[in-house]
Amino acid sequence: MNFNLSKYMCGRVTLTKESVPVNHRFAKQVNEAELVPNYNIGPTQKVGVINSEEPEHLQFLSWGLQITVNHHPTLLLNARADTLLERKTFAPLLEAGQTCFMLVDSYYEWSTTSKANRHPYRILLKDNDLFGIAGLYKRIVDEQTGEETIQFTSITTEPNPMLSKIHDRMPAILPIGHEMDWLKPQANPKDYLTMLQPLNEKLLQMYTVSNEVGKLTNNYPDLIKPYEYPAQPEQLSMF
DNA sequence: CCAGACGTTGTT
DNA sequence: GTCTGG
DNA sequence: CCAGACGTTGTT
DNA sequence: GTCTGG
Repeated sequence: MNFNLSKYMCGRVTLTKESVPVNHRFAKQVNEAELVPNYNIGPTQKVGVINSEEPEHLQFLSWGLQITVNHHPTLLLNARADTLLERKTFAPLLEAGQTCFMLVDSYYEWSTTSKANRHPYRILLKDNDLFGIAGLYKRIVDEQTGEETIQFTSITTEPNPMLSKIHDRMPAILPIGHEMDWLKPQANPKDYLTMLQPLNEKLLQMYTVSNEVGKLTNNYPDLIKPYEYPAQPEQLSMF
């Protein structure tokens, strides 16, 4: 079996808020973290994460868990929810309660259902609120310096009907309002998996955005604006 | 995830 | 086409 | 015991 | 680090 390691879903997110109301469930974490609105966060970049060790703090961690595959260092951005307990890399983390979630207010997805109309979409809650994407984290100690860092990967699951129109996976968005349950120790590792269901599409909205978002160095408010693409005729495979 | 590169040796 | 870097 | 692996998505 | 295969 050949694996292509360079392709992932759920590889871009945003955290555009500077603050939230004081009675918001994430008020403590967000309002103490001195947020800088970010419209284009990608792999290896710092993303706001809350983990089971310090659920009261929003930390900014580099996105990706590094492992070695075929002698090559490989960055894992995503872990599949359905095989978490079968994977040597992920099962020990789940069993040890090394759970976390990315705190974001949208993610980008490039539609793959049509070659002619391959555009980036922005997906967010209908009420534009913050949400959590489930993940697993790992402490890494540098042998030389003794320096300790935290790496993490986000979790993907089956798409709901709305998102299945553009992609065959979606991020494991934690149940709205119950995000902290993901950080609590579970009696059985399997109990974690029940929290990794596709989020109901009724809570979500999506729209196409400019392909300027593809370039990771672009980062400005216009990236999250709706952008209409002229309809392209599908390529016919015959004639 | 997309964008962008895609090569080696020796010398500074 | 396929890998690397961000 | 040691050696070697350890992973996901998209496209066809 | 930890598991699997030999």
